[in-house]
Amino acid sequence: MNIYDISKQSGVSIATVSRVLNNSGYVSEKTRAKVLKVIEQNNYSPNAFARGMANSTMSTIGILCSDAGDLYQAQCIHFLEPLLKKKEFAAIVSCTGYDEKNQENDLQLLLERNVDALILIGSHFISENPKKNEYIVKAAQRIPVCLLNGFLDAENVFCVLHDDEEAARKLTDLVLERGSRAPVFLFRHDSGSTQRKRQGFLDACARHGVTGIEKRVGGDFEEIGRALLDLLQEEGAYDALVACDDEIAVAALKSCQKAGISVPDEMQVTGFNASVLSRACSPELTSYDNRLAFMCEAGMNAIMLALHHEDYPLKTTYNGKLVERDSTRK
Amino acid sequence: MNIYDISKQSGVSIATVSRVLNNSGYVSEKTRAKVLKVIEQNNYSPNAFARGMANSTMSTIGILCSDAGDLYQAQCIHFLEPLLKKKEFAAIVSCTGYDEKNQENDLQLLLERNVDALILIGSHFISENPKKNEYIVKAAQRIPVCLLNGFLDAENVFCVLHDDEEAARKLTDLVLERGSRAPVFLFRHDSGSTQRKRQGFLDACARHGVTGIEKRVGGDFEEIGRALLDLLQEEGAYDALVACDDEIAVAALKSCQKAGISVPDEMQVTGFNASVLSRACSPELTSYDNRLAFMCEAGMNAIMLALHHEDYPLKTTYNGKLVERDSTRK
DNA sequence: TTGTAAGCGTTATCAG
DNA sequence: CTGATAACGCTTACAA
Repeated sequence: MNIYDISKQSGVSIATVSRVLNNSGYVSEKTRAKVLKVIEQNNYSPNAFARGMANSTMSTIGILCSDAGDLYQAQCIHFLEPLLKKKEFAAIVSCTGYDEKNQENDLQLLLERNVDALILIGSHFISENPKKNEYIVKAAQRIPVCLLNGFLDAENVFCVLHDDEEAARKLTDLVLERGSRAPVFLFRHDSGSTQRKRQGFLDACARHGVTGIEKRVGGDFEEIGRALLDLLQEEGAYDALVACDDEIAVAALKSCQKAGISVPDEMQVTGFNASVLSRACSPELTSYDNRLAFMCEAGMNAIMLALHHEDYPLKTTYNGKLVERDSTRK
Repeated sequence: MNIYDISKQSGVSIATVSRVLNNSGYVSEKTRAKVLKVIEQNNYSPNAFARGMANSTMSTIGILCSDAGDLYQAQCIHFLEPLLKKKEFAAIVSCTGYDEKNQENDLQLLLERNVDALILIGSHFISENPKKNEYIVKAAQRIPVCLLNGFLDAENVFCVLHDDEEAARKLTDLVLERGSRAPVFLFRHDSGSTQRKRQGFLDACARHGVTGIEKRVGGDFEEIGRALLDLLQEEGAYDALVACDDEIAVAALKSCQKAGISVPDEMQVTGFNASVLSRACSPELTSYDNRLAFMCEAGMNAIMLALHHEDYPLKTTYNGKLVERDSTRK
């Protein structure tokens, strides 16, 4: 069943059928009704590929993420897709993992599918080394690119960033104000977001005249736990753990429990993202709500405006809010 | 840049370029090299829409989920997408929410985009009322449909199911063997999976000669918590909570703590899915690992074989494994 | 081994 | 208001 069949059955030309289909041009109410009826009867829907070809778009957006199973990224997809759908776009999701080669390759695959725009979730796609970001800059020469919580200064690359630096500063301020004197910054990957958080952490430390140290903890939940247990046992001097995400923070929390260190009395712990994880543990985590829903909406707006060649700032930073719970002192 | 440009530049016909592009038909090594060079130089890649039109496929799979932010579903996407990509398929993800109308509508949208197959995550898409599943049966008349952890007996619908009934039975057996006499089955939505779990729960109860009751707890983390607190306070008689997923179980755990009921001594609690949540709480949850990675792989295989018109069972059930941790007695 | 040409199902221009 | 028809960029008989 194609447009010719419909045109024959309704006794009009395919041009008219097309007009009805797209609400374009002038069609008398009478013929419109006639055509619609035939369309209905056959529940015909136009071939998407042919349409894509004629319009040179299929209204799809590529969403690139390193790991769709990650709470943070999964939330983003969860917020983004319905927003896109409302604008008649479909979301092609691609999970790259953390390997740079895959990231570039997967992006290329999306381009080859002629997506209308790209959304990259997280700062893992951006490297310190500008050379390595070149492929993103190039992609942006073809279609709008949106970075959610990542930053790259280039034409047609729209960045929406949560103010991670301020967030980390506030969290660190909190634990310091509540008496900590030897805080540790815990991170996993050294992404842009991590760097901003580190900066905020160090700022707060400097401001309070304490020396914060940092510790990288890698791998899965288990491994993080082990690394932290090592940290805690190697020296009893630390009294606060400022983690880059809730998962690390929870692992930290549990390591404290194992090591017989009470939270928050002997050790304050803070997370990031205010995810369901921060509610699952005991004591519940003081964390930072980075308002992913807002971020996704802003990113989607940027993309939509860019697609209509309207103006939008290349960089938007917004702030989240501190969620104080029971892993920090009162 | 299109196939004509390439053909001109390399002094061959478009047919030959196409052959090179697709490794089809006979092309002399010499011309192949020549063409490839031109392709390379222009880093040309064929127009996906035109290809789609000529082949009547763009190698895309539609993934339908109710909520991509849900841990379970996010994990599925995380496992599925890379598998599909390896087979040269792209994944169009659509999040329907829990409203039936949307579910059907979103599925229709995917069909209109000419996806080659559909994967539905979770049992929320299947209704008790066969009428309401009609749209899935119809979809399956056009393309293969795979249900991950959902069941529908219809042509071309491939179901991969974790044996939730056995799982629930084992979890319930465990708490009963460890001394519980008044267990409660906690669920959220009344999906197929829930029903199978309930069956397992009731089975185990019957076998042990105890009467299990069930309780529906709705909404988000907070609400679940409140509902459970009510349950616990209304009557002190219960001594085990068998929850349909880890989130409910964690909420239950915390409600116990709030109510001053010790876990597992006074109250045993079990979860489902062995997600990161089950590790985050204290005590860590006894839960059931439903091997999502395996399920996704099986589902993908079903789809791939169906696409090649090869045979695959319409229903596959596999079992997971019990993960005993600290929310049940020893 | 290569080329010609038909066909895929739309949209959009231009004439009526 | 409606209809012919070119164009979109590819694949694939069929011919050479």
